[in-house]
Amino acid sequence: MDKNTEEKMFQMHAEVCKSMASPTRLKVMNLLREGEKSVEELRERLRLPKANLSQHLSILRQRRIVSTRRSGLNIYYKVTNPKMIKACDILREVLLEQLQEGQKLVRGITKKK
Amino acid sequence: MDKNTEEKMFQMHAEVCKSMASPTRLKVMNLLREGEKSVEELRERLRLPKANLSQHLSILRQRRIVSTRRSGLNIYYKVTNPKMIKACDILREVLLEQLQEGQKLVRGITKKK
DNA sequence: ATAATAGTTGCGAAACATATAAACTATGAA
DNA sequence: TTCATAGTTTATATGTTTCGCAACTATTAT
Repeated sequence: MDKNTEEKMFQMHAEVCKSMASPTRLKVMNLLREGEKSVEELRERLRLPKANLSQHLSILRQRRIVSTRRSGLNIYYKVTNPKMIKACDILREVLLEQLQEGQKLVRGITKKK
Repeated sequence: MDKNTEEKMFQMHAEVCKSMASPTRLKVMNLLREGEKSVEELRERLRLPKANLSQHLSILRQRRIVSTRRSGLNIYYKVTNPKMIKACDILREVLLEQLQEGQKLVRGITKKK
């Protein structure tokens, strides 16, 4: 891979990370893991103003993290590439380990009392 | 996992993504993939002002994405958990696929001329 | 103690992201 | 055509991130 493409990859990678750098957008992706959902369904589950949700969805769309399909009045969203979910899962594993490390520390301290 | 922990996980996850949402920080992680490196080594490779590099490193440290060890004058950085690298690799795979899709489209168009 | 090297931290300005509200578009039904 | 529903877009106020610069700390050598 040439140096220019490398540079572009780092930029794109950062953009993707930016798109996932919001609890709301991660929740959206987590809901879409079960399968495609309309904006209305997402709005009900997340209890967000639809304008705000729409903006978050727009950010995910821009990076092709999600894709859409219209059917009548509804627009259905799905995760474009299941590998995205896989990447999220790995990060969550790391975070769980960290949380458990934290718990261990807490237990260690309380035992000492 | 209880609802409160779930919520915290999404927040932590978003924070981690935020920490990786910068080409510079991704380049740092990519260099550390080869093994631990001093700030000076990173500065040479990335050609950044050291204050700025230090700020980026501080962000990666805060989320425990990297950890440090001092030896004399130097502070050596490494990726804390190799799973972080794995997660990056998966995202890069997705991006490469997307780039190749793009190439295909370009080839399709040029052929038509 | 002083100086040199390696890193970090605090500050301010510019660029960027976010939520809210209001206006807009697209589809389908009466 | 008019209305209702589903969704997007735009404008704006507020908060965050980023960078460069200067000041600071930590370690080692003289």
